[in-house]
Amino acid sequence: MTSPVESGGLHAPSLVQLATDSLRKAILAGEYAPGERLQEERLTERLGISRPPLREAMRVLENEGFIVTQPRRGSRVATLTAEDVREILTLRSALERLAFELGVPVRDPKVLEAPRQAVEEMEDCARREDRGGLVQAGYRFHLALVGIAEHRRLSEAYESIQRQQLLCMSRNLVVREAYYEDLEHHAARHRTLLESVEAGDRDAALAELAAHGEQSFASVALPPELYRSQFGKRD
Amino acid sequence: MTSPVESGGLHAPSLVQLATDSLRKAILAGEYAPGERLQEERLTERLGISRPPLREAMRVLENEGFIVTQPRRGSRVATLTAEDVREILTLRSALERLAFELGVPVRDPKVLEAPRQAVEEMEDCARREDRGGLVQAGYRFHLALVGIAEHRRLSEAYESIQRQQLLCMSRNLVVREAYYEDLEHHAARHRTLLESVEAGDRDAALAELAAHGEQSFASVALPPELYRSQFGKRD
DNA sequence: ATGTCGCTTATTGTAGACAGTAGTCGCAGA
DNA sequence: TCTGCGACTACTGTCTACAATAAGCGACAT
Repeated sequence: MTSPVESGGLHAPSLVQLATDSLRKAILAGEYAPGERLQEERLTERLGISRPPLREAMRVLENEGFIVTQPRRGSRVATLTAEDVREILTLRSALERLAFELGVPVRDPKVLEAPRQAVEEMEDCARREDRGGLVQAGYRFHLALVGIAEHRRLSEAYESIQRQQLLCMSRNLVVREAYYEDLEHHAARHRTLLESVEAGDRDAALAELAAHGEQSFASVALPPELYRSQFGKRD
Repeated sequence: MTSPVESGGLHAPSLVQLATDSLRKAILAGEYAPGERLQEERLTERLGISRPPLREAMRVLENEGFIVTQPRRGSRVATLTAEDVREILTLRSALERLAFELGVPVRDPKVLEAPRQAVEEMEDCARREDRGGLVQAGYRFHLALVGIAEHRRLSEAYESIQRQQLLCMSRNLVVREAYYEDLEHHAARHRTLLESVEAGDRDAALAELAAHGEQSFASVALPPELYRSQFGKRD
């Protein structure tokens, strides 16, 4: 997701960076259950580092919403309620809309290269029925699409919320399957969205985006009872 | 800004929390110049703590955008370019709009108590010509207004970007003066905005908000040359 | 039998010290 | 005089160790 080399410079990644990425990946992979206690000592053993860099990494993940910390009572993997899911989806959608309002029509055609490449990857993955790759490419596509606004803070906020959406999806098998029932169609919708943006038609792009959102996670995951059973309540 | 007691529980604040607040306050107060190097050793002496909690605090401030860190080359106070200011203002405005779209008309009247109280404080401060208090109250008012959406992630994102706007303002004397040329009028505009929200008229509130923004920081700080001279370029 | 007090243990919060790297200054050679 | 190399300095990155607090458990008193 985040490149190992942060923004240009070429440096050996610090243990904090490595620990952050590793932990985030593990949580997204479901290796730690929601609400599970994250004890520093255990994690240092697992990662082979000492506590200070681990603690800094956990601070970062706390800011990103992956873990919650109570002073002197340790940290736990974030537990997502239905309410949290609603928050994530609405905020993500709003940030995407803002990106279009600011960035469409595009001034500098260069910014279109990234989403173009990503959508081609998506189509590749769809043909090969590579579901995992499609998720990755889709992630990059949306991030690149927001990038056309050339708005660093917006992109960062978007990436943060998008990661949290991955967390939702990783915990919701029903949605994960339904979301990708037709891989080709899925990729095609993204292609259409990109074409609207390329055409510089903001309204069309926004409409496409709205339809896009409707068909995706938000509407598939309808029944509230299901949410509660899958995500549980916050302690 | 942030209450010393984090969200309900009553615990002695950790040194990390104290250091974070203290450093943020110092940066906002202009005690550290933009681009100034923040050396860990010096800061530990000043704050009377050791490096681990300080480093965790700096991680937090880095996430919040107050400082930038280059690996093995230390941290510096964030330098804001005109582009940064544009980002902050557009994002802040968009988040406020989203809050209204989600939260107006209000479902639970209780959420109106906080903005009501804040606007009264503003009017108090305006009458007493307490400019500092007015800034504080205005900060709380807008935060409380976003709070009506009852959307935790939105509120957090908003507070973060609002803090950064404070950083802009603290570095721009011209704007700071112009912004508050007529204290009473300033408070009155906020009262009007609140009334639109209370009436449950989303469109009116959004329109009011747009006008509100127009008259504030964004439009006052017009000349781009001035920005550059005041904020400098990013290194 | 139940509630409370105190101890024990595990875990977090903090401190201080060590290691490694980047920047800087000086010197030598061309 | 200028350029390149090398040592020095100062800082960040990391580790180990200590202190303090909270939860768990048992014993005692009521």
